[in-house]
Amino acid sequence: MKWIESSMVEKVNQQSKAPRTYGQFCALARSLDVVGDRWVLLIVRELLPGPMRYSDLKSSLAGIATNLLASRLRDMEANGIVERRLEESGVVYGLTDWGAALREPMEALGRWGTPLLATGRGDDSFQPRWLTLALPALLQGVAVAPAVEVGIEVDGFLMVLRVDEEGPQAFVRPDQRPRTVLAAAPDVVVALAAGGITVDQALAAGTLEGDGRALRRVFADGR
Amino acid sequence: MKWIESSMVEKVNQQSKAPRTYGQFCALARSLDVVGDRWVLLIVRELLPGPMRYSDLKSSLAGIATNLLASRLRDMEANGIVERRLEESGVVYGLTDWGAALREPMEALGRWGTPLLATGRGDDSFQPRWLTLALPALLQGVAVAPAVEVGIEVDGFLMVLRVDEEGPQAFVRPDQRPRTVLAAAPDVVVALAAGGITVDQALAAGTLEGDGRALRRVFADGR
DNA sequence: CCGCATCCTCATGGATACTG
DNA sequence: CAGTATCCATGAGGATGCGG
Repeated sequence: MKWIESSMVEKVNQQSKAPRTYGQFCALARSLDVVGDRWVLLIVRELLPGPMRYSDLKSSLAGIATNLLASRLRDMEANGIVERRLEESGVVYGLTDWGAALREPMEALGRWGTPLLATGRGDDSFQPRWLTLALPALLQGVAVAPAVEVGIEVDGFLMVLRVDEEGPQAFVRPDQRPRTVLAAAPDVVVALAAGGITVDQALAAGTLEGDGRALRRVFADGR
Repeated sequence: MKWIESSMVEKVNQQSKAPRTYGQFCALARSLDVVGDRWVLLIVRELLPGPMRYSDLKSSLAGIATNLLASRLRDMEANGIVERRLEESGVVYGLTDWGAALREPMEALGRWGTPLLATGRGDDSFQPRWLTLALPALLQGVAVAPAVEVGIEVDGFLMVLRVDEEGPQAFVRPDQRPRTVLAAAPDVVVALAAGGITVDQALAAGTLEGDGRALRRVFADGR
């Protein structure tokens, strides 16, 4: 019988290399086996507003090594939380339904960690699209009728925050520019949503286009 | 939510060694800077039912290296999520209020990962006290009046599941043994709470002491 | 025993260079 | 653009030691 080649052995060993697992019969532990690795939840956060390409992921996630991003995307695909799709524009990565369902625990964890933002931005990196996760998370439980739509513009990036009787939602690429748009710095928007400052203080610190009544309905009346 | 809690912010900032941080102005990323390291959330899970000693933590968390546990507890104390207390019985580690507030994101993540339990226990480790996190998480939204208390006994460990109009809660060390106690294997209890099996199927698979009506009010009527 | 600290090994993460 | 390949630094896991 012929001895197998060393290259095959390496491959086999790579494949059979058991991934590091907690080995616990616990939903939390098994979740962490899937999403507990470094960068994984941040990749999910990037993809929540919609599919992205590899290079866009890499530039949004300042500091991630390219091999690590590739490795994570492979693992996440194998675990069923992202899908690699080949579209006309090229390769895009999008969340599966199960992956998108991570929004709830991620919102909860973001709410928990909001006090950590009190130290300010410093020279941390920031992407406006992250606010599409943060704003609905911070406004959980807020409901208004009839529905209100306000634009939030940060660093020239426009998103729409909509609150109806169901609760808050945030979108990118709105069909049309809302009548009321608040343009402000990231920390101002976050402090407003977290209830740390009032609408009037936010208006003084930022710029507003349209009237502030819609803002008050979302950030003041609703709570 | 409270916006600025300067004491906790100072604690977080006074970490001695420069920790590996994502460097992002995002509540989720900053949360992961604090609780994203391996074992951290599992240590929190252990401490949620109540303070524990070092050696009990170590034996509950099969596979954690002793130096790692010590290091994590130091970091978690510096980050303001655990407190090291010296009691008559010795050194105990307990959660701060902020640390205990991790229950919500952890419940959400556990709910997300519950499908991962479908493969069964295998030879994974298991601690009955983990169910005090899982059961209320899986029964979220369930409310009954008047209140029901049922005992859940797994591996000889008895806990009490109480559901009232506020929602579900689970305790250890009950004042008195509930009139109805379900003794069953971990997977049976989980499947019951997750809605994968009915009360009658669970009763067939496990043993019941008392009548099943209380169980049905929690696991059937409530949903 | 309990509560760690030290030492060692190897897997994982991070930075950079390179390629189809 | 979408990744590999490579090398080095760091972190995790396991055994052992050690003072209280």
